[in-house]
Amino acid sequence: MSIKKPDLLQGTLDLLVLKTLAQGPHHGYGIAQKILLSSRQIIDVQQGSLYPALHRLERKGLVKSEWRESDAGRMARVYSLTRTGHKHLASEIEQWSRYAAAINWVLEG
Amino acid sequence: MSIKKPDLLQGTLDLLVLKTLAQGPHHGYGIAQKILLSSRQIIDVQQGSLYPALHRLERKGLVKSEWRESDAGRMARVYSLTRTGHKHLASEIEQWSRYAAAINWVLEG
DNA sequence: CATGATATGTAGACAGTCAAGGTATAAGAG
DNA sequence: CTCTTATACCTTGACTGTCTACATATCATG
Repeated sequence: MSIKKPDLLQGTLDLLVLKTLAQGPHHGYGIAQKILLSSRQIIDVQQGSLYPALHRLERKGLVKSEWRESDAGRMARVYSLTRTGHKHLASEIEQWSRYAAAINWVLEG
Repeated sequence: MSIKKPDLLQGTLDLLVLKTLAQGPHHGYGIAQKILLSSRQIIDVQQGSLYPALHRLERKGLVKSEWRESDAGRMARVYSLTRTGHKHLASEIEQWSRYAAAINWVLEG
C-alpha cells in the first residue's frame, strides 16, 4: 500500500471493486492491477483484502463469477457486476461523495 | 450517523478529532457537536467511537487532557492538541487528500 | 531448473466502530 | 417536587473488515 493508513481503505474497497467491474469483467488479480493503475499507484489492494471482499460481494449478490480461461491461457475466476451490483454502485458513489464533502467541510473549519 | 456506511468513518475519525481540537480545546461532548455542525449534520460521531478514540490519541501523545469546569459550571475533561498532535494532523490531512484524490481517479475510470 | 509474474485462496491476529447500557448533574416544565 | 431533556463521562461485548503471512499452482524467461 502506497498509503500509510490502511484504515482509509475500509468502507471504500467495495466501491473500488464495484467501479472497476462496472467497466467489464475481470479476475481478482486483474482487479487489483486495475485499481493500482487507475489510482496512479496509490491504492494497492492486498490479496488478503481483495478475495474476502469479492466473496462477500458475491454472497450479497452484487457480483457473480465463473471459471474461464484468462488471456494467458490459464484458468481464472472471472467476476462481473449483477444488475443489483450496478444499482448498489450508484448508491456507494453517492455516499462516498457526501462523506468526502463532509470531511472537507470539517477541514475547512 | 446520517450516513449509512459507518465504515467510512474508520481512518478518518482521528483526522476529524485532531482538526476540531486544532481550533481550540474541547471536551468530548463538545467535539462531537462541533463535528456534527461543521460537517453539516452528516457526520454524527457516536460516544462509543469518540471516547476510545480520544483515549487512543492521548496514549499516542497527540492530545492531552485535564479536568476543568465547563461553561455550564460542571466538571469536564478538556482535551487539547500537543505539538506532536499538530504535526500529526498535517500529515493526516495530506494522506486524506492523497487518498481522496486516488478514489476520484478510480471513479473517473 | 530456478525465478518471477500470474492466479486463487485461507488462517489468525488485530484494530476500530457500533449498539447498548451505566452513572451523574443542571435546568426547565409541569 | 418530580419528570424530562440536555449535558457530560465512560465501558462492555459483538461484529466487521483489513492485514500479514502462508499455501498452492501454472507459465514464461533466463
